[in-house]
Amino acid sequence: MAITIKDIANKAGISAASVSRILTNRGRFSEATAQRVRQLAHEMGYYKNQSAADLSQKESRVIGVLVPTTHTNFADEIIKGMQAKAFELDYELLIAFVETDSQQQIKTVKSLLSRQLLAVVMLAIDIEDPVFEVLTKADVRLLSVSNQLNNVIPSISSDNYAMMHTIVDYLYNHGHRKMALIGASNPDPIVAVLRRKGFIDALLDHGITYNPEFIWGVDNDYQTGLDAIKKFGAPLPFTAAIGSADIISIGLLNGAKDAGIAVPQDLSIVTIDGTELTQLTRPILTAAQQNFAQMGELAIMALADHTLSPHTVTFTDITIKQGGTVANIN
Amino acid sequence: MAITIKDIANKAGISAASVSRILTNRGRFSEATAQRVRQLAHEMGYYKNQSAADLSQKESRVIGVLVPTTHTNFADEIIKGMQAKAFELDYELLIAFVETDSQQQIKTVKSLLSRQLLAVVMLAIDIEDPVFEVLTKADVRLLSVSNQLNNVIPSISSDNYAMMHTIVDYLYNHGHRKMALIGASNPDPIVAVLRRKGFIDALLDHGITYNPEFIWGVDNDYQTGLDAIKKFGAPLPFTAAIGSADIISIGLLNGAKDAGIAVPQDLSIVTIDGTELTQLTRPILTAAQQNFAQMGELAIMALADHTLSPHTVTFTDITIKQGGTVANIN
DNA sequence: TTGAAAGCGGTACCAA
DNA sequence: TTGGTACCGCTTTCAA
Repeated sequence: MAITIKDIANKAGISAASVSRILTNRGRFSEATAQRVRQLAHEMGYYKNQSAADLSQKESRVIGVLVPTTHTNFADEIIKGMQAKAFELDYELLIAFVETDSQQQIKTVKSLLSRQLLAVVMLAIDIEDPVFEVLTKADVRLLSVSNQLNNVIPSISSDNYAMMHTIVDYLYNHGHRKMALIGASNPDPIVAVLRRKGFIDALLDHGITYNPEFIWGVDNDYQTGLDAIKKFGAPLPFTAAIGSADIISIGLLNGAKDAGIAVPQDLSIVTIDGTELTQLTRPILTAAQQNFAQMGELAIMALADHTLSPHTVTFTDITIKQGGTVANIN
Repeated sequence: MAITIKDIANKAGISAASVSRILTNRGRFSEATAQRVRQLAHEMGYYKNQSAADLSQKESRVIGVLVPTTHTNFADEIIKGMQAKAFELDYELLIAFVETDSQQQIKTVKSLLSRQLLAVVMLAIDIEDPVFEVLTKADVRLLSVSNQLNNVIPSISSDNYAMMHTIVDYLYNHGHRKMALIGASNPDPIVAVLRRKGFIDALLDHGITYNPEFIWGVDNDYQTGLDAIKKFGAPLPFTAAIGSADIISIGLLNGAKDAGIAVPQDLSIVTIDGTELTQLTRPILTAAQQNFAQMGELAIMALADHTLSPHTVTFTDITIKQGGTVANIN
């Protein structure tokens, strides 16, 4: 049996209530006894039984985080941001990875919900995911990070629509007129919809009518990048491609290499995300870098503030981070 | 206030005890009432208060997992393995990321220890890490995964010593006589010690006296790989290099590319780990692939079995996964 | 098969 | 500043 507050109380010759007050730093007590109690707690190797504490308190300081295993890449960065702020503001993170297997997903989420949580932060969870329904039915505060959702759930993410303008402008200024968007053709996710719309509108702003064929690729993975090159073949019918995730862009890059297409001379690439992965390629990927750490920090702050309304949408910065995959073809 | 077992009991006109028995599937009850209760629980959106359950039970089914943020790469794969087995055997994982900042580390670990845990699984935590002391002092079962430790803590990992023989033999059979080991020079970690020793002994087995200069590089990161190439310069004094982690090997590969050294013609590379990262390079990295998923599964099984003695050391498979970074120079 | 009641370890209110 | 005490929600023993 582990050491309890009572054990300490006995040894110190005071009541459990006092020990509790001292160790939680709440209410009044004399510094003298406090010293003794803290010393004893340390000596006896006491660890608070958080379950008991949770049970007797109404407000929890635990924030659940749902991470799909398919997106662990940037999720890591968001989690780091959340960790830092959580540490600072004294919240605890309960991280749960969810697989694509929906049965397992639901079980995992249910066990999450069995803890009293302040809120659940969903990383890159979409309306179509089976867990989504479970979450909305349950009586928890929700927050979507990195993914804009409907206006029933507040979200923190990049402004995906505006981001596409930034990217298209950047490419346009480098002389590109024929551009492809790879990996955002999945019809459902709002993010994909926004990116497609942003892409099309941005092209129109420059008087370019978009070619529907150049919006291609459904899945958010490496293979999509490889396949895109295979599909269009050399010479490519466009001069620049926007990869909808770093891993897709790496696929594009390697696919181009395999097909003898030179990057950036024959193909310029801008990747969306800009995680550490982009540094590992040759050339280094030019990226529309999302500020994932900031998303994580804002998520914790928003939850701490209690100021989230269902339709709160918070946007974080995006910046073009120059690499070596965009050629100036003016 | 959330729905409790009592609410259900009231509505069903039975006692809380019965509801508990039914929902946990313990003890005896009639199938008829069980049906009603389950239905009611579902309708009312009931979620068990796990804190209360934990408090009243002695044995916990929660396994804490400590993941250093610096090693998230293969950690992901271990976690997936653990998740799968945990799901199967009905355990819950409580994942905590620990940063390099030791103050934060300790706080995180303490909050982990404040939950009643069945055990704590340490991924790639070393004896030198400040958390290690906290963990060993606390009254929890410990298990180290991916890292062999002393024989006070049981561990599940690859056989790092034998692995080096496999790699050296592989390179030897491809005609290599001058080999370097990059990124395993950190004096402390047992893994690094074993790899160095394995490397040296394996060379000796082939009658090769090792060159101390060729064991180089302390940190487990990308920069170490880049720096290694810079340090030795072109032409390299060895024909093959073993990268002590995928990210190091990618550094080697890119460093070589930057220096005009052709891989594998002028430099062969074998990487240790073989995570998904190895598939993203050109050429694809030849790897001594560790079976991380297996480590994760075994970890859960070992904890479930209760058969771990302090000096249990379990080894998982390693296999050479052929890529395109090793040339045959016979 | 079901119910009453004690208790898990803390917290917080109220009284001393 | 301290202590007594009634909970928090669930599990479990024992009795009905």
